[in-house]
Amino acid sequence: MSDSRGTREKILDTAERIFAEQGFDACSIRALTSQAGVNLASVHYHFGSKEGLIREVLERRVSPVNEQRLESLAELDSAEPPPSLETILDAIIRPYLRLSLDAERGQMTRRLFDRVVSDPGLRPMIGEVYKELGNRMVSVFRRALPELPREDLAWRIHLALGAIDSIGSPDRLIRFCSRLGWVPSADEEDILNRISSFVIAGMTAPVPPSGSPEAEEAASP
Amino acid sequence: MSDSRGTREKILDTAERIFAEQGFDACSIRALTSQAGVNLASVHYHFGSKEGLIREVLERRVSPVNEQRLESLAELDSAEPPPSLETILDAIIRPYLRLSLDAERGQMTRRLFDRVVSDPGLRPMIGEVYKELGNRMVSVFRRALPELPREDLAWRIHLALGAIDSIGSPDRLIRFCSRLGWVPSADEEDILNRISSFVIAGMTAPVPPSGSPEAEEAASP
DNA sequence: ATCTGATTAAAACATACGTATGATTTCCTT
DNA sequence: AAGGAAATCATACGTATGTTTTAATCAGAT
Repeated sequence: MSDSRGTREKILDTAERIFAEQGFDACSIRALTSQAGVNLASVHYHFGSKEGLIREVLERRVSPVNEQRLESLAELDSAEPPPSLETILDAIIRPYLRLSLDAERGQMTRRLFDRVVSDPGLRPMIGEVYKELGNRMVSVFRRALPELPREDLAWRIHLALGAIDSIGSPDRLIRFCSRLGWVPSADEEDILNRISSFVIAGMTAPVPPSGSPEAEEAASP
Repeated sequence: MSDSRGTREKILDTAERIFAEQGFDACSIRALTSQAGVNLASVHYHFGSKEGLIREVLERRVSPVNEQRLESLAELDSAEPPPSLETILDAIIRPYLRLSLDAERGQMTRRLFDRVVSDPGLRPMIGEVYKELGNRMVSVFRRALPELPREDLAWRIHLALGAIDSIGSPDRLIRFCSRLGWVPSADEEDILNRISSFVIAGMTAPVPPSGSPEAEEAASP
């Protein structure tokens, strides 16, 4: 082979960049191969199809984060005594945050995550990992918050993940900071502390006195 | 005119549905006009281009929500004494939540919002409103949390909006609930209370004792 | 009834895309 | 050094897309 490994990785790197910048659809194989300096047909040769390429790009960056989360949470789930919220949130937040802060690929990886969760055609591709991850989260958080009613638990995990996903939109944070004449710190521990303390406060908030405790049972939205 | 108003609105309604279901790119003008029962060329006649159509679809559903938020926040910003966090969050959450709970168009409108914030090519299209909205939020929250350091304020608004955006992913909530043998309520006040109490707790959490209060000042991420 | 401007209809255009093919080169094994 | 597999290349194919054009149709004012 002349440069097989090189070509393959040139394609993956370039695809990752353009995918993150412009989305999967907007990136044509022609533009991709042109920018990567490889032949048009090599995508087909190495990945079978454009979807195959997308799959591998995601596999390379997105999957490891969730697998790392999964591994840590599995450990915590069988730890005795039950771990603290802080420990659990660390396991969830840190892998993504670390990747996100990587100077080289941080921004594009974040956008890649964004696209994965927002592209409806891609959901089934990663659904398996997220399903397992969701089960584990419920189990771990339930042990950490045993006295929280189940519906509140589900809601608060949901809201916590929403806040955590904010890592993926640093532009918004930067805008808020700049309005206040500030520039956000990029220190991993600092960011993790800020997110963690916000989420812990939210998850441990007193259960609001719902008007009629169990009276209403409406249909799902 | 034979049915001008009818054709225009048939296009808008059908486009909105397919856009929300499959995304802007995946919806071809041919599929759209075919399903709407109108002629292929009418999209160009009424909207000039596909992008013009997208613009109007968004204008019709997304803009009103943010304009309503903007209006309420402007009032609250000049209210004396400064309004409570609960009042502010109500102004931000309720317009979106109400639209989201609409039985007819809730789901598709949520997905439409999702797409707007995640599609990089669409950001400039709505940037103006979001910029104004951001300014107003900072101003209002600052009056409600006068003792919170500015960088913490920015972070917490950021995290609060992340949690609030969870409204847009009810599938995730439903999955968490079903794992716990529950079905989420769809009562507007109930949902608003849950989100609001989570966010209020997060925003009013004690400021974490940052290791070295002002020592580090890293670059932006 | 007729003219006029606005709308709809049908067809064609130009282009960009993902994919496939067959020849050619490169590299490793023998 | 030669043979053969692996990789790269230039090119073509078929299709789907957004857009444009030209003609037909309609409603209401004159």
